[in-house]
Amino acid sequence: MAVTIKDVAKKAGVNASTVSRAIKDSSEISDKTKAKVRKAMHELGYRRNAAAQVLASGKTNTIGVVFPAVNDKESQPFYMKILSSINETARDYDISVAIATGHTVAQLKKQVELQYSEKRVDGFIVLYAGKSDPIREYLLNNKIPFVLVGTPSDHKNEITHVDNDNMLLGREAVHHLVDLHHENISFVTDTTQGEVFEERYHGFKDEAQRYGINEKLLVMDRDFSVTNETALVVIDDVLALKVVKQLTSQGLRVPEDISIITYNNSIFTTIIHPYLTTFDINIEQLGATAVKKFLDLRDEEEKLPEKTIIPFQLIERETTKARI
Amino acid sequence: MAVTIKDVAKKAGVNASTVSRAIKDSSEISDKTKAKVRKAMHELGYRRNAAAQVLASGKTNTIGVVFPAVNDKESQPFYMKILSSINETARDYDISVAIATGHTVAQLKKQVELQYSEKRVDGFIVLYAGKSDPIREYLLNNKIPFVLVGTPSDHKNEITHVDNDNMLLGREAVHHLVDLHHENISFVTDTTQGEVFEERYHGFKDEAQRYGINEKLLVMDRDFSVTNETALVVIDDVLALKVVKQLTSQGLRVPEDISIITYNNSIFTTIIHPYLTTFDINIEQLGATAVKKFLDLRDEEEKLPEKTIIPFQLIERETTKARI
DNA sequence: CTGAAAGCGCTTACAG
DNA sequence: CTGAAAGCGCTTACAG
Repeated sequence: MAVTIKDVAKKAGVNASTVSRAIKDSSEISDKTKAKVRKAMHELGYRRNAAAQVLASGKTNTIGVVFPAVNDKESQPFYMKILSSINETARDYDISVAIATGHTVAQLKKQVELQYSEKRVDGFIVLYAGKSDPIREYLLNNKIPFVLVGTPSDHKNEITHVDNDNMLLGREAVHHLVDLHHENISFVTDTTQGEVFEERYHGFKDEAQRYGINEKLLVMDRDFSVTNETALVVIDDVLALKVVKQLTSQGLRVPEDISIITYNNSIFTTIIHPYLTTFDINIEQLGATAVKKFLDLRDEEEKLPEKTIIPFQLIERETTKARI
Repeated sequence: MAVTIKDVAKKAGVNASTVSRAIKDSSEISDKTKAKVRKAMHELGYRRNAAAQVLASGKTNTIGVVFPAVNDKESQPFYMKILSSINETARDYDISVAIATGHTVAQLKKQVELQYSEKRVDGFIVLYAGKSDPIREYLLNNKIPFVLVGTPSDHKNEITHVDNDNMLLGREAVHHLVDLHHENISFVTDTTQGEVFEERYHGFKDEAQRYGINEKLLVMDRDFSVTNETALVVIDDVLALKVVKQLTSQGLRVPEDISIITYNNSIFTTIIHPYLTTFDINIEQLGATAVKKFLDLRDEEEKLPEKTIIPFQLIERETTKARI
């Protein structure tokens, strides 16, 4: 059988409770005893039994990661990347990760409820925002600790969340383009829903007006085309790829005739030339911060909800160019 | 506090052990008693405590999913998709999923070892093949149950694995192209490593020779170009995208001048036109089957290793056309 | 078909 | 600073 705390205790000549305390490096235990215990653990190759620890302590030390209930999550590199980041950060804190996925919100909610009620997780990191999500409601109503990656459209003040500053992201795109002497800039999107669109576009518009620049909102469709724009801000990488393709087939050269700047710095930016100039949103840090905030929330009584802003960087590649 | 098996027992007027048996629908228990127990469970809103069950039964009922120790896993939609499929299939069997990720093989191996030795998982599903992987060695040496998605290059006979028939995939591409009257076909790849390349190319070559078709192997690089080919088989979607781009910029039209057929049917096939003709490899079924095979392996004594072949489908889109 | 009891491997007041 | 004991919520031989 596997070696237990009792075996270690016997070998070290102490009580099992002492071993338990020594393992968690309790300040109650003398250094001498700790050393003895550590030696015994080592010699026997002791490994804790996770289930026993959970049962006795009441803490699961695992976080549930909730993916959106849509099929297109597979296509967005964001999710796999943040999952890795969450998992690796969690491991550093000796925390495990469980996942909740589903094709429908109902399925997903069921899995979330089950994970919590069967005491498999201490709480959740939710990887999507959007409006009035039943799962968020459930978590909120039951006072289950969770942190959201993104910006919720409601209950902003009650939800600990971590996100980029999307408004600033909108501003900075304009700022960069203005630096390159562009004066006719449109914002291109394929959706007008959601906080991401709203904030990026808001920032874009605001900054454009501040500079006295011509700006428009273009919604991508089959017969998308531009008029007198010399630069475009595109809401994400995938759409930017389509935009480049469309413009190219209309005889416009990117970036010679028109500059493009976009967001996320996903794999899509560097599959085919011209490689896209884009803002990197630091997914790794989003994930790592979400874990830390979650642990704060779980461990501190009366911890107030807070928003954490993760910085971004402009990655200049081949789709932006100064006007002469 | 949460309601336990004891509370249910009291309410139903039976012993806790009876409740335990009733819950797992043991044939030892009378239907009448089961009904009583179920009623009590329902009224009290009983939920099992996962940790207690694990500790008492010795089964964790969770599978560890091992991702490759590379950074580019984020860019391949395959991983997120198969993870969802594994998670959703597992849930149907009342099984949880844990994940193991890492930037280096050492990190990854450490997490795998920890998960197993701390009894967090019953075994693993490994999402990559490749040659002589230390993690695979570890699992094999310690007789830890695992199934591999893909085809290992060694120990084939000792490892339960699930994969597509890559050789057949190579053949079928040629077959389809020959049906479209193509007679000069090359195979395009960016790597000559790994079972996937070897088998797809092997099948391709074999079938081309069988038909007496001109065939060549082209390795993609900066100055990639074709000579007299009228059709190309490209090893995966992402590379196909690059190939299309390259050919287009050389003045060749796809599919009018040259047909392209590729593999995987990932998101990359339908971002920009021409949409790629591709083989769908049924990732959902790969994942679901991996879970089922894992459970067989875990539960049946002396279960022999086996390979399961998952079927594929040709998805005709815009990059293939008959020669006139 | 059901019950009583021991046990899974930890943690944590309580006592000293 | 350390030990003895109870307990976390299940499962599972054993007995009847």
